[in-house]
Amino acid sequence: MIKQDTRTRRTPKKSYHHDGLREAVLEKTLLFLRDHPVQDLSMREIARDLGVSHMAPYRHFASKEDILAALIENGFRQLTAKFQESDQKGTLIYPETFYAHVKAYVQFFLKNPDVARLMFTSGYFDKGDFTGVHDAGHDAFSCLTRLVQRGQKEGFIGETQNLYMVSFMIWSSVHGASVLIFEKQFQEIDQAPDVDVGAFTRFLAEKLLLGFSSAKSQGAGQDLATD
Amino acid sequence: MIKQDTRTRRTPKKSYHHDGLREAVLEKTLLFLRDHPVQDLSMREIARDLGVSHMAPYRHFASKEDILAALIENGFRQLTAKFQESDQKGTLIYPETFYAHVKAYVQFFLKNPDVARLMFTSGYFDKGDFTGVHDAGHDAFSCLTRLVQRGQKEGFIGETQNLYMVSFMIWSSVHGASVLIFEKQFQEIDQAPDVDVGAFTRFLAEKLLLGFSSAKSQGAGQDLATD
DNA sequence: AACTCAAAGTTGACACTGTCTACATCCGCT
DNA sequence: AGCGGATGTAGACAGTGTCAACTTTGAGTT
Repeated sequence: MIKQDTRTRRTPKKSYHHDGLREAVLEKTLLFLRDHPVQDLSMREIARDLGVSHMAPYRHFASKEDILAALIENGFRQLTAKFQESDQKGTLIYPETFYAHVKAYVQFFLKNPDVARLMFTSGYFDKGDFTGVHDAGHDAFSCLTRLVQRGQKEGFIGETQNLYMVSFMIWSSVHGASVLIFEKQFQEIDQAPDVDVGAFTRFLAEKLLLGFSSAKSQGAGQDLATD
Repeated sequence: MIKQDTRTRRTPKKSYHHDGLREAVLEKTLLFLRDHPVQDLSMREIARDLGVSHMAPYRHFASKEDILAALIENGFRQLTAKFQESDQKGTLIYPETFYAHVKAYVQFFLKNPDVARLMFTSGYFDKGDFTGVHDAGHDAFSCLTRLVQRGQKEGFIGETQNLYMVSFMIWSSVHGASVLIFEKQFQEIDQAPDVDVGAFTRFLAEKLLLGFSSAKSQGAGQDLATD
């Protein structure tokens, strides 16, 4: 964490160069998103807050969207790191490593709600530009499929079940829970007895694994979602 | 597009009053959102398309956000209706009624991706204004808890499990899946053999029910998400 | 049939936005 | 020393959401 604040120097010379503007912009943007919706984000306001002309940020980002894309890519990389972290805790085996992954995901959302909202809310990035975002997301998902494969080998997940379906369902469930929790929709039930985020997360992970432990139903039923 | 024909003067009162502007605005907005991200939405452009002055829509909506709120509320009401529909198909019993609900949810997302994205993506509506949106969302969730209660009575869901945790986990999973599917993240695995949206939806519903069928683990473990 | 008056639509203004273009300044390199 | 690319600035432009004051409309009441 290199925390070199150039603006609190002994001589606060209004220097032409900001020297670290790129990170400063990202930081300020994130700060702004803490208590404002993304659609209220203003490049000019960020620049103003940083004591810099309204066009200065454009030396580091092609557009406003590009800034958000950078934040999102960072987010996915952090998430991947968190996954790998819970893998390398060393002695963790199934089912604990599974729980650890789920916990990591939910915690990431709770600790970085603003980035998380961006990551899965965007809709900006369908166009195929922003390949960095796409790749980072793909990497994170790969952690999950590896986790499932390990679970299959260790006998906690039925081997006959489609690897991608299982992975995707886990991703879906944990993701959905995270989204609803940090979108404040969890409050609806939060006041019920014996219910809180921690307990629910554990409940979620256990039930998921339980559902996969038996390979009785194969999920090859008739089309359920087609018209 | 200009209909100045005197013979059609009866109904198409192309004059000062639009007479139905509110619905027209909602419709055009929805149409726009079909192929544009919400942040590109322009009130003035909508008004222009409708051949009306740029302030005319403001006679029917307090603000731009208000229009989106109206669409979202509509969405939740439609979703609730779809739930009730799959309940009143008559002879449906567990587990079919459960599958029907899951199917209804996913289908709703697939058929109304733009509204759905708005519904769960907004972040606008935390402030407590837009109570209409909040209430409509609550109603939809209630359908789910009733479904779970029925499942408990019919022996498909362990009765010792917390009603709200089960409901919330179902909501989370199905919601997460829907989000990821229509955010195009499903394509990642869509090309795997024997995997498509329909098959996956069924798989999801079956595994969920399977996880809940046994009440062995109670989900009262130690806090998994707190620091 | 004339009058009223709120609802519905219009026009013009204002402050603000993102981004284009041309220009100014800085700093590391030869 | 001075060149050149990287970085920051200033001004302009089209476009936005929304406020305020105006005009038109048409259904009811007299």
